Amino acid sequence: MIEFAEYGFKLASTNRIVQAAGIGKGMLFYYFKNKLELYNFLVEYAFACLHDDVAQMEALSDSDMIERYRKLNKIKMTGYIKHRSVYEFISRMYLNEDEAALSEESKRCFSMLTQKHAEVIEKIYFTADVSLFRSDIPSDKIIRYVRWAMDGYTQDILRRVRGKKTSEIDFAPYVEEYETYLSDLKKVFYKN
Amino acid sequence: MIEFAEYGFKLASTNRIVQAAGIGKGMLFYYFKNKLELYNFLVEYAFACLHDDVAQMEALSDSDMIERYRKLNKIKMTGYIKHRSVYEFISRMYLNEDEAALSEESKRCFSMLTQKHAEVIEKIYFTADVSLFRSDIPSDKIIRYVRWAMDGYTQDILRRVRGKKTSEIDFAPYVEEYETYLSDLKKVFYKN
DNA sequence: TCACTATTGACCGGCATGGTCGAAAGTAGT
DNA sequence: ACTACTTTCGACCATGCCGGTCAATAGTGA
Repeated sequence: MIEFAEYGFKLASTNRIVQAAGIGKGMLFYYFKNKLELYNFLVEYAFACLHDDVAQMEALSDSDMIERYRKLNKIKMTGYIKHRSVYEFISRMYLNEDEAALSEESKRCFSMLTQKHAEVIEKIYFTADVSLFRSDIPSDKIIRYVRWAMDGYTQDILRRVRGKKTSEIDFAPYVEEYETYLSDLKKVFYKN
Repeated sequence: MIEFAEYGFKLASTNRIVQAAGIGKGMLFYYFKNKLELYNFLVEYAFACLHDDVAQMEALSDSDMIERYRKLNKIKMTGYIKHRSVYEFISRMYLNEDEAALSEESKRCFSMLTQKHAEVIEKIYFTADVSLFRSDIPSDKIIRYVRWAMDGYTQDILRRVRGKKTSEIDFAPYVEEYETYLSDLKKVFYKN
């Protein structure tokens, strides 16, 4: 997944894969008919990995948008840390959708995830309790400001932990910091 | 530059380059000794292209941070539209710094731009008139919120115009929309 | 000992690569 | 028209990596 995430299907090298995996070339083609079959296997495996995370996201039900966003981002971040390569592998799929001939099953997984993600995001907007928002700014813009702040913070964090090993990352301070941002956002965008 | 921006130095193909340029292969190696020399030429050319933009950025002097940010982003965006491939070419350099043996001159250009960009950003923070900010939120956090909003908006715009030809983009509505975001930010993060 | 599985890495044909070069076309002065 | 020179082309080359094969061997358990 690391190789495919970095190079995409076409430019990924099976030689590098077996080298990084520390196995002989033969093994790869003993267990997988060819490069594409390996890729399809990984796609399905990757989506299976995310199953639990997605289920958690779907279960979110707070009407307070910021509260819901906070939980969503928490799931995303811990998920990213837990299966970093899986996340990056799938992100890559969204960039070059058609560079590999995906199996039907893979396509199914892919479109299902896309749809679910859209649903989660949509639910956040549509079920947001806009009566909590200050009334002198359109609610859709407030939603956007919050999203930008959340995304920006997430990006900042990921930038800071890039290169570090998952095990040596201490998340406590980030979570704490995160809370202060959320309370700020409530302060400026909610009533009172 | 388009080819190098997309593939990086090593994976860029001189065959694709001459094909896209509509010239014979011989011409490329008639005017450039080899691939690397072409690359170094492009690096220096690219930085020369940005010279004016950078000068404009350095000239910004508003003490009102949002005002300054607005102008900075305006320069960035129009610059991106004017020399899209140049921007993407240079962005790529920051990703894979060492994949090509840059000439001394190229290295000099590269580090100078990096430094200047850092200076511009730093100046925004250090010379910001924090007395304009509301006092119940630390000023460094306000700066961050504004930055996230600005970056988020810029990203949204770029996502919307991706794929479009430069000539067929109408910027007026974006600029107008931009202004409303800025006034919102002032409303929520400035005093009163 | 045997039947079977797991594993290896040298090796294959094929393809794209960066780079070459002889030929031809273009240009300008006489 | 002839000449000297520059510009342009694309077929061609050696090389290296590609995905994939396979004969050989090591491991395993009855």
